[in-house]
Amino acid sequence: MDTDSIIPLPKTVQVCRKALLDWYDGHARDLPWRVLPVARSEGQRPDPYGVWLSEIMLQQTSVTAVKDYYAAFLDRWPGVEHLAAAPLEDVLTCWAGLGYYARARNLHACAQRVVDQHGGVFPQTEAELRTLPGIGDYTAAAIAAIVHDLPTNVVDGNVERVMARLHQVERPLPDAKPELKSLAAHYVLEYRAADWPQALMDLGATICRPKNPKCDLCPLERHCLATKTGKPDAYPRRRPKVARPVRYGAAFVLCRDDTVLLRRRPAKGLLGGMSEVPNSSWQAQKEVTETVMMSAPVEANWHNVGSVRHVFTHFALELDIYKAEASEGYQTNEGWWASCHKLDEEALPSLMRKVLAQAGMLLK
DNA sequence: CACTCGTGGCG
DNA sequence: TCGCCAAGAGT
Repeated sequence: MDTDSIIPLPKTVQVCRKALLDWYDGHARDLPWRVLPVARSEGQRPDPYGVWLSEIMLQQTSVTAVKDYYAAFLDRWPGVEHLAAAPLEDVLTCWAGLGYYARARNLHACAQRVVDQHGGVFPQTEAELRTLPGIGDYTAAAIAAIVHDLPTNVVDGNVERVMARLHQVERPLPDAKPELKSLAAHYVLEYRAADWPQALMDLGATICRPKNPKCDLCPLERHCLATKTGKPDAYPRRRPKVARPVRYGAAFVLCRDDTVLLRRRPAKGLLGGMSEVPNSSWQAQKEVTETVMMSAPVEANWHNVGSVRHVFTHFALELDIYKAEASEGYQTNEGWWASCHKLDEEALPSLMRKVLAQAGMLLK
C-alpha cells in the first residue's frame, strides 16, 4: 500500500465498530435472503444457495430490482442442484430484464461446478469461492462472511463510500480502490463477522447514501471527517464521466398472425444468449433508408412504426422500428416464431420488449 | 488494466 | 428530461 495511505486510529476503529453494530441491531433491513442479527445470535444461519443467488443478483443492481427475481428463482429452482439441471435458456428467460446477462450465464455455470465438483455444497473459504465463475473478490468475501461467519474484508460500493467519507479520502475512484480497501480492512473483526459487513452496507444504502446522506441519523457522524470538514456527498471523489455516444440502427418486427420472428443473439458479448427481433448493426451514424432495408430479414412491405431509445452502460441506442406481415410462403431456417401472448416465455432483454411494445406486439 | 457489460429509479 | 449510479466480474 502507498506510504501516504491513511490508517485509522485504533480508538476510532473500536468506537465505530461498536456504534455501527449497535445501530445494526435496531435498523437492519429485513431482506429475503438475510438472517437478522437477533436470529443470528441464536445460531440461525442463512441458506448458502440463497445468499449466493442474492449476491450475484445484487452485483451493480438495486435491492428493489432484485427482490421479485430472487423470489421467482427460488420458487422455480429451490436448490443449486435444480438450477444446475436447468437449460441455460430457461435461466436467461427468468433473468430477462435484470441486465448484465453474463451474470446469468456465470450463475448457471457456477451451479454446475458446485454440483459436479463440490457435491452440491458451496465451498466455505474465500479462496475456493473465488475460483467459481461469477464470484470475484467482493462476492467471495461476502459469502464467506455472511454464511460462515468468517472475518473477511467485504468491500463493495457502499463500503467504499462509507470509508471515503469517514476518512475523507481525496483520491478519486477508481484509483482510490486499494486505499479504501485497506481502510476497510482495519475494521474487520472476528466478533459478529457476518453482521459487520452487512451493517456497513446497510448504513451505506440507507444513511450514508450517495446523495442526500442522512448524517443526523448516522451512528458514525461524530467520527466522520467528511461531515466535519466538508460536504459528505462530495465523497467518494470520482473522475469526470466520459460522454456516452449514441448509436443508430433498425429493428424488424416480422409478424405472422399473432406470432413474431425471433432469433438468438451470439452466446457472448452484449445481451449474449438473449432473444431479439432481427436488426441491423448499430452504427455511429444514421444510415439512409435504402441501406437500412438491406439488413431486413426478408423483402416485405415494411412500415416504420416509430423508434425506441435505450441506454446501455457505455452508449445509447436509437432504433427505428419497422413492421411487416410475412408472406404466406415465407420460410426461414434462422430463428423461430413466438406467440405474442407468450413472450414472457422468451429471453427478451428490456430493449427488445421496448421494440415489441412499440410495434404493438407485446400482448398478455 | 482499461474496457465491456443493463436496467430502472430517483432528484 | 437527464444525469447519476446500484451488494462487480471477466477479459
